[in-house]
Amino acid sequence: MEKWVVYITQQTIQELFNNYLTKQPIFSNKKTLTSSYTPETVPHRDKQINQLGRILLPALKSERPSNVFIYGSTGTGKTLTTKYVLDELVKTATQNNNIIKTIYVNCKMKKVADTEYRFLAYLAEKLGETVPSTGLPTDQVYKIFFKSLDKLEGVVILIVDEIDALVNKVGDDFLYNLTRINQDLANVDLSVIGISNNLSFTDYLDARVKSSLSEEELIFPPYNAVQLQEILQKRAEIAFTNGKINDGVTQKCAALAAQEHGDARRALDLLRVAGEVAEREGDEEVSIKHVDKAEEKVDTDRIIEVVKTQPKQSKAIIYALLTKLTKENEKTLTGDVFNNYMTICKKAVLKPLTQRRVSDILSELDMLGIINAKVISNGRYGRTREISLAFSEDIHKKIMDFFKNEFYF
DNA sequence: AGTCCACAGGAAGGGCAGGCGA
DNA sequence: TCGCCTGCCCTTCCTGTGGACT
Repeated sequence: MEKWVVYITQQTIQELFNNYLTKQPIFSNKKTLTSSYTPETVPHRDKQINQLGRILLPALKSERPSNVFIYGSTGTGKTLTTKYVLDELVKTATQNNNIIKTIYVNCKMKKVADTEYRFLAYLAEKLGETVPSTGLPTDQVYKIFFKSLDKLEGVVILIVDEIDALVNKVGDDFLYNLTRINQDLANVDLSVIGISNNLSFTDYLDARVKSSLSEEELIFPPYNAVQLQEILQKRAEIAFTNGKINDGVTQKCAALAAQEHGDARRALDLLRVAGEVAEREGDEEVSIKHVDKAEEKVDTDRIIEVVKTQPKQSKAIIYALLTKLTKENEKTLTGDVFNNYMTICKKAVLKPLTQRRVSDILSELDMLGIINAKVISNGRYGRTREISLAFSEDIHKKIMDFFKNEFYF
């Protein structure tokens, strides 16, 4: 970052821009390092591709395939594999004049699956209907979805990604309806593929839902460091200009990601950001030192982005936490945070929330990975949450700088 | 063994905004 | 316009609880 400033002062901005344009770029195709990119092959997932393909075979004869449930931690290729298999399936079907339609829903996306209403509305919209964001009775939205679904022909495969997020929010009733919908459909066969990061997710499901949803189950194990390295190597060959990436860079990214449950997405992020860091610092090639910086930057950016996008009240609570906790391993309790928050509200002329609500917001911040909160009992001195910050002093300082403009008093 | 603290967290519902059909 | 329905954010009221203290 500092080097960047020096760079500008040493040459004119014109020179900088021209330099950037004339220099051989580090990236030749950066898109291939983002999670939205679908590669032509999915390495190290042959077994799963095969299994899923076999399960979905009946669709090619216009018969309903079994519902499938797919488990695996983040970045184990669940979504990628599913999309890949379905793409191929649809291709084959089209060649043989069969109709297979797929609908993909990611429940982690905001405004898609906060409620059953939203979820159904999103599905209906995917089928070309327009549904208002609020206002209709839920069963009417269900009817709209049902009708537009039944207008189709052949097999429809619905992929519900991060299904655990949706069920946690709205319960499993809708899944029951969804898996039973076939009884009423005249023209279409619907089958559901549920994808979850949470391995013990089905334990919480109603037995009826569980049996109908997981007619078939697939498990995606994490990638090991060697597999990750191969994946990165292949992508790096397309993403970077020849010779612009030093030996050991992909290995280092793979090793770092393998430490965190073999997350390929993280490995790709690290590699991409390492390239960006090298580019920004004006270096010719990506080296291991850039990976180290990338690792720091990926974490920092994520936390700061989350903090910035919080509503005012949550920001005030985070501010209360930051003024209470300045060092990495310091701890505080819900009551102390609340008192501090009340003081801040007074100074900032903000209507304070109740302790109950603050308690909920603290849980949300815990889920977002901004804080670590653990319920502890201090015996006679009550039961409470012990809260510590989930980031370094460096990030603490950056967030405080940001808050200077937010809470000026 | 019983008490008691400081909350956690469930349940119910209020109030608002957005939207529908009659 | 009105009655009704939704989501969302919040409050109020409440019960539950682990373990130090008596």
